[in-house]
Amino acid sequence: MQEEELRRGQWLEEEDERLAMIVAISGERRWDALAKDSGLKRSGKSCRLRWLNYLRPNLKHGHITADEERLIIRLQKQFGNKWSKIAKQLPGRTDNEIKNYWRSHLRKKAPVYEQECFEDNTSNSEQKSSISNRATVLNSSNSDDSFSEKGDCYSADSLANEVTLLDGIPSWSYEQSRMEHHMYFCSSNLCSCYAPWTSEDNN
DNA sequence: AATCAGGTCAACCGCAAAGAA
DNA sequence: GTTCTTTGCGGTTGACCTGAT
Repeated sequence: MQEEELRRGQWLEEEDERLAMIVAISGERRWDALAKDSGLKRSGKSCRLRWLNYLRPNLKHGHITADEERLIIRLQKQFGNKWSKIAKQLPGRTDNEIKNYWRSHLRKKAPVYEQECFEDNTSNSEQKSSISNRATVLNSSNSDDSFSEKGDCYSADSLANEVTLLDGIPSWSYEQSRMEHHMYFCSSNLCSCYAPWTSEDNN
């Protein structure tokens, strides 16, 4: 049988529509067969990628929030370049998107943040113990247990690191509704505020 | 206005693992 | 147990965009 020339490069709108339709009918499997059946001059692999990274329902596109950013940094530190694993913790985001975001935004930022963290840690051990307490609360309040492996409680170090990382993210919104500016940890040029500690947190 | 450099992101490639025959 | 096919993953590429000169 004559090998048909496969299209490459950017997808056209009508190709997207056709692919979405055929996936709705056939389901997300047998991509080679699906690609042939669809009449698209695309490889199964290409169809699969397009579907997973762009057409799949409930995908978020663009603007990665500060919440997501800090989660990516933390998970990358925890798992390394296991993008699919990291992506599972960020609903609506694809491994490809996270990988790209890491390479273009965070890879450069992370060492700077870590350095700041190191400097901050060495001068703020009291804050660290307070953060350690908070780490436990953050973990227990996270209803999605896929978020952390069993028994994964963030160390004071990693949490202190995390808080410091956030200092570099102006639009940080993590639990913003619950947070207030905390005077104890706000210095003139490097604000390290996080949620004020309350008796409620200890329950 | 032209061009160059650096950044971004969608798509491709190659490999390995998983599953089917 | 072996071979073939399919799927999933991470790294890389290349087109496009934007800002600086």
